[in-house]
Amino acid sequence: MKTKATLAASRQIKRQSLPETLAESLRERILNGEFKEGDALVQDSIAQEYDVSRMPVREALRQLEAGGLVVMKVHKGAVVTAIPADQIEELFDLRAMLECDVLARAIPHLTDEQLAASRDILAQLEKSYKRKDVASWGRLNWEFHSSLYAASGRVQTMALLQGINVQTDRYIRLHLLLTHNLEEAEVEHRELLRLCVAREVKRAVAYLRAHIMNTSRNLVSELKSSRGPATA
Amino acid sequence: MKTKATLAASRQIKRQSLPETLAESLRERILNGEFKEGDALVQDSIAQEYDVSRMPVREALRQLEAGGLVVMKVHKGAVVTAIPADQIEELFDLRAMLECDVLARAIPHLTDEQLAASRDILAQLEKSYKRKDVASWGRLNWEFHSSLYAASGRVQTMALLQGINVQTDRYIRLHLLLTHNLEEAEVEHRELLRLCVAREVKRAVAYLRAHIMNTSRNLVSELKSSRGPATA
DNA sequence: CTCCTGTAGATTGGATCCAATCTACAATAA
DNA sequence: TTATTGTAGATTGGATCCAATCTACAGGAG
Repeated sequence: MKTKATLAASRQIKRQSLPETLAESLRERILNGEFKEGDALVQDSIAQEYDVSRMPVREALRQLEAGGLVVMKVHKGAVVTAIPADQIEELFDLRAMLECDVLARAIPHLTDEQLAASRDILAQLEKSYKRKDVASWGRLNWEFHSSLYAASGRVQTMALLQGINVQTDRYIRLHLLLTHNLEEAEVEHRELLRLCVAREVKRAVAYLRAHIMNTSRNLVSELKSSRGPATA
Repeated sequence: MKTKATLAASRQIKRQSLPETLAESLRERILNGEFKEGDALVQDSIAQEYDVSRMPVREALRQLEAGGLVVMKVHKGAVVTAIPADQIEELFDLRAMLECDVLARAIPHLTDEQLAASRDILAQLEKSYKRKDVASWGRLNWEFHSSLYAASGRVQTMALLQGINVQTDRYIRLHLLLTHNLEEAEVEHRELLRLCVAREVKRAVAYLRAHIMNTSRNLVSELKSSRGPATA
């Protein structure tokens, strides 16, 4: 070390606590559908599974609760939440509104490097399509979208969007394999990237809105039929 | 009991756990400015203050972290977050976008009873103005706004807005007493309610947007001068 | 037979205890 | 003098233990 003792960290490693790690893993399992709507998450079972005590599990569950994936009732424990179809539709409306806003702000600031990175992510995403790897699909899909928005510098909006995406992904994954909207989404992503590269703000935003609302329509109609026409 | 044993609860009492209660109290103390930006929230001190163990305190801190009021670093504890001025501005932009959306949806469904309730809340709000009761101001201000939006039935949007409002309230309270924008806000709230009663959707929405952006402008300019022109 | 009541097992909530880590300061060497 | 190193106190992270509450089922009264 040639510099002073109190120097800014030049390399930072991700040091996440046990609760965070657990929350991540549990979130993934909920998103994968391993834990279904209404399932009870028993603290002791989870603790034994991961070979930890119940304490970090409880904190992890609180984190999931904050993310809206579970609800905790006093002396009754945590259960996986179920979102009504109309609220899922609302979540997509929110995505449309917020994502269009950040995209419009981002495009003027997008660098060629960033666009190249987006292209890379899209390539990975298309690979995961073909492999029917739904798990990595969710992550890559958000990575692709967010890579286009990052240049907006709207950190608060991005934080909100990340939370919303977790919720929508949950339902997208469950029904993605059943439908054949994969190719559709693939085409739409490519066209969206093309419009961003061309810096066509208006068209890109309009296209993004159509893309999101399209996904919404497909999913919600699917949900409403599978859950039964009459609202439970 | 004339009905079956497994009957729907007709009266429900608020049964909140200790962590929730603690989180509520701590949140209020942060919003009041008792805990300032950068302050460390030491688990043991808080536990002793409330005469509980550190365990519920930790869960409460996790909840606050999820709400964005504190950040927890491994083995370093929780510190109150500081939001840069440009991100506060962004939060107001988000409020404008989302609140205008729900207001437009709500107005057609607003009942006379709901409007009467809004009027009551506004009366209380104006009282708290005159008493310089900044603490209850924050709560009542959100209650007034949300009372106008509730009829929209957009629960997800409302949840987001509640979280955003907590963040903005924090900074509004700190600088509200210093400025004389109180009368201004009072007039704006009355006019907003009047437009809702008249079911003037377009005008109400436009007025609301102006109201929010007005608050934003006042606050952000205030913040930027008090924090120093050069970004820290 | 039905409904109420009480009790046992399961599960969560909270407290206490120990280990790991951080921070600050003192001691030492260049 | 200055920078490094070592150590003590403080603080957080995690585990274990006990109390409070819930759930399910068995037993008894009507």
